[in-house]
Amino acid sequence: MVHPSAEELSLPRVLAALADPARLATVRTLAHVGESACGQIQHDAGLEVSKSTMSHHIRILREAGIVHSRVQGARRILTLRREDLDAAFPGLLGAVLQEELAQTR
Amino acid sequence: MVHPSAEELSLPRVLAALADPARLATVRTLAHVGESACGQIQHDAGLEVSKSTMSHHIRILREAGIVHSRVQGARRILTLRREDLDAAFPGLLGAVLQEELAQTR
DNA sequence: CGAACAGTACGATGGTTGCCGAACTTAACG
DNA sequence: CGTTAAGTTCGGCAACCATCGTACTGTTCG
Repeated sequence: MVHPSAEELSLPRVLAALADPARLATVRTLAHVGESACGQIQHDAGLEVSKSTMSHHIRILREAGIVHSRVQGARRILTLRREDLDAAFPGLLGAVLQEELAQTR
Repeated sequence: MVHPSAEELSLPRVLAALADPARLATVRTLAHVGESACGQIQHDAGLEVSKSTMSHHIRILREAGIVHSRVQGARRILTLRREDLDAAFPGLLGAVLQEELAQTR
């Protein structure tokens, strides 16, 4: 399970990961609920995609360093890597999460 | 020449436009020099791509609403749409520009 | 006018990405 | 132990994208 270290975070990569509506919704949901399993997030975010597609998106988020995944029983619990992101790119996460009203299209 | 209005700005689209290293470098350079023509920016940013590729990147930035382009003689003068971006996604531009030291890879 | 310059538009190409279903793994449950 | 549940991995497919060269439009300058 690949997790880039805090120093390895790349801005283009993070931006690319956040640029997909499904992944953006995932990150926003995660920011709300704190931490949660993949399937739960998919449900909470209202994402209508297949399991494999969801898994793919999670992988992109994880490999960009946006999300941390730990195994708990049969589930993968996801958490937002707030500290690492804020340290590397101050204000970025806040800017992306902040606006609940803005266009997501 | 397509320029989305301030209300039409889409976060995923803006993020996708900024997610490319060449375009990120373009935006950063533009933020420094204030306003400038395409070729000059390409030179200042140290981008080694063809004219057509540069033109393509500019188009992506323009159609995402990040950059404004006006004709002045034979040149297209580019400017950052700071106000519009700050209004739509407060803090985003600052977060992306702020860190001069961070990884761009 | 003609040459050089600044960009755009077009078409091609190779690489990437989003999506899915099917097969697999590991864990929980009866 | 068999079944269901939660995810991952893989192969494939269609769409998109970064890149380029060439051809084109409009501008400046000699």
